[in-house]
Amino acid sequence: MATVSSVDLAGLGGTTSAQVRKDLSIFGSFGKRGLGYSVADLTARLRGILGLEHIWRVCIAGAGRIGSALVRYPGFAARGFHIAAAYDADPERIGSQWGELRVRDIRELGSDAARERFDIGVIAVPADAAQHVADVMVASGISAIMNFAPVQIATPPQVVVRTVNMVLEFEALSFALANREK
Amino acid sequence: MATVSSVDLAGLGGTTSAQVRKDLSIFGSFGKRGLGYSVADLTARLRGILGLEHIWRVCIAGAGRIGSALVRYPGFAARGFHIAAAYDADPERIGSQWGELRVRDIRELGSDAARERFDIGVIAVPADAAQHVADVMVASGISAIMNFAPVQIATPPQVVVRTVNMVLEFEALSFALANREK
DNA sequence: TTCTGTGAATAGGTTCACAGCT
DNA sequence: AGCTGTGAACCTATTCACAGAA
Repeated sequence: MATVSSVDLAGLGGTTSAQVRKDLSIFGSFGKRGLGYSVADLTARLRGILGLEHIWRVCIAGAGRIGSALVRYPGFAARGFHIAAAYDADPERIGSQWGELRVRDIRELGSDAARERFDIGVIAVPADAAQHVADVMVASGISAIMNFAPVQIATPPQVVVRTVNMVLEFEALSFALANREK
Repeated sequence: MATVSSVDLAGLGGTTSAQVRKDLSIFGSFGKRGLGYSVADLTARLRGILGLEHIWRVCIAGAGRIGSALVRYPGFAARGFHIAAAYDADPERIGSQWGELRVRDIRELGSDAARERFDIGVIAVPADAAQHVADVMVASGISAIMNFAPVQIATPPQVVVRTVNMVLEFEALSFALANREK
């Protein structure tokens, strides 16, 4: 039976073995002392904890580069994230084919969401439109938002928002470069 | 004179006023009591601290969707990140024009880096090639790496690495959705 | 009076280290 | 012997709260 120890996992994840054990112990005792964790068992349990046996319906607002990258990234669909719809405000883009998806008018997002029950909304629109899109998503019942716009988004507390800001990531590198000792 | 208070900044950044003041106080006393922070002064000082008055030379390994998104994102160049070169291993892509950039053969990255003094290397190649690309970057003197490949990268301690893993971000949303109380 | 800057108190997270199961 | 699970120790980050400058 294939097993991994917390030391192995720490190496893969770039952390420490104590950290791995503590983190896993929050959810239960998955390992065997003297042996480690069964890969198959641990994988299954983590999928359960992370909610990955469920297929989540994702809608993307903004049919630009970011949305495009997500749609074409294979690991994405493989992990249970199904991109159900894409929207844009630009008439040039609306109606264009995106793989199997047809880009829809962003004004349809609200009514579609109520009907198609999207679980996750992706905001990939310019910063000045981000809050409005978020409001529409929240109003139509979406309770998890992935935000790629470089602004802070206000939502009711029951809505989960994660913001990814590429420029901020690079600025962190810039900071490290500027402040490293030579 | 335009000023902002720590309360204003906390609202913009999604944090608390005490947090803002503590963070800023690490680098000095930029504000005026009873008034707040001068926007112009604070901006200038933060640019200095973050190293943003310097223009950083960025090279991208992997001329796919991610690199493309970075090249075309306007806020990127505006913040002092100049994309100096892009590389790929695919003969189909090598030589193709990417705005003003011509995609180069990734085997030239090592020798180019020594000559063109790249500050930041972006890894946007498949997971199985990421470590090799990182090794080449490190060997040629690049000391800051932005990693978009879904793997942990090993580097010497003086090299700064930031990893952005889109799938992981979505899995965090999945976790939140799966574990929210109904 | 407003709002910063900062010690003190508190909370949160990580590491240590070891008992105990396999 | 090997490796987990976990209390205790430790360390770091956030929040509180207030003196003092504008």
